[in-house]
Amino acid sequence: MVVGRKVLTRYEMRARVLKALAHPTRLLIVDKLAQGACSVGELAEHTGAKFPVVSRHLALLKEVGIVGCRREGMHIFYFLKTPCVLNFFNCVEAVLKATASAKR
Amino acid sequence: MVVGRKVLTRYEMRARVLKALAHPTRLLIVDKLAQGACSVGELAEHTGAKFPVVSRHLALLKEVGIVGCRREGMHIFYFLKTPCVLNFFNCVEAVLKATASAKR
DNA sequence: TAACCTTTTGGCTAAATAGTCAATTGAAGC
DNA sequence: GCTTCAATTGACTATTTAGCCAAAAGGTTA
Repeated sequence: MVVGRKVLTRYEMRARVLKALAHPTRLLIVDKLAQGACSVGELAEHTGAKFPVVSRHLALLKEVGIVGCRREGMHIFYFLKTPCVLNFFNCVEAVLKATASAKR
Repeated sequence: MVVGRKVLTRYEMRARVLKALAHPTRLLIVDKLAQGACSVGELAEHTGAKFPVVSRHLALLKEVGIVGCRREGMHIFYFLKTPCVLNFFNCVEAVLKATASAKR
């Protein structure tokens, strides 16, 4: 994988995918898309974020391959390309639970 | 969950866990710990990163509950507390594969 | 307690991320 | 060809993250 001029190692590539998910708004977007494709406007409304912000988040998610998009009439619909990312949440919740109990 | 003075939403908490994983060196550390507990020194050698850097990465992973540690003699051994994070990689690889083929 | 070894922390600089508004692009429909 | 509406991009500022070295801390062992 090449980003800019840099050749990325396997671990750098994996980190990039995880980093794309590691933002509350982007997680909210992914959760929403799990229920079906949405336009940028719908996502902006659902997340409460501004239009350009959502657009940038989507560009990032698309860049790493988590979402895809297609135009339909006046809107561009984004959709989840790799729904397996939804499986992460079970484990993330397990981590959070472990943290909550075992904090010192 | 409280960080600093801020109360975090569920999505912010999840993002924090994912962000803790979203770094090549930390992924390498997690992979290594999957094979058994290690001291900071061992991890520094294995990753090629400097001591203080590894120490900070470990502090971060510990903070969110992904790893734990115990002292044994002169060394402090870190271990994976929630091995389910290893399951992420299958999906991450799937995302990368999808990206590689479907790039435009 | 003193010397020693491993690990963490302080204090800094550089780089990456996130958000803002304004301006631009691009397809749709008149 | 214009106008319009949805979406993206530019240019900027503020915040966060990452790494570095030196210094300190926390335990061990003599």
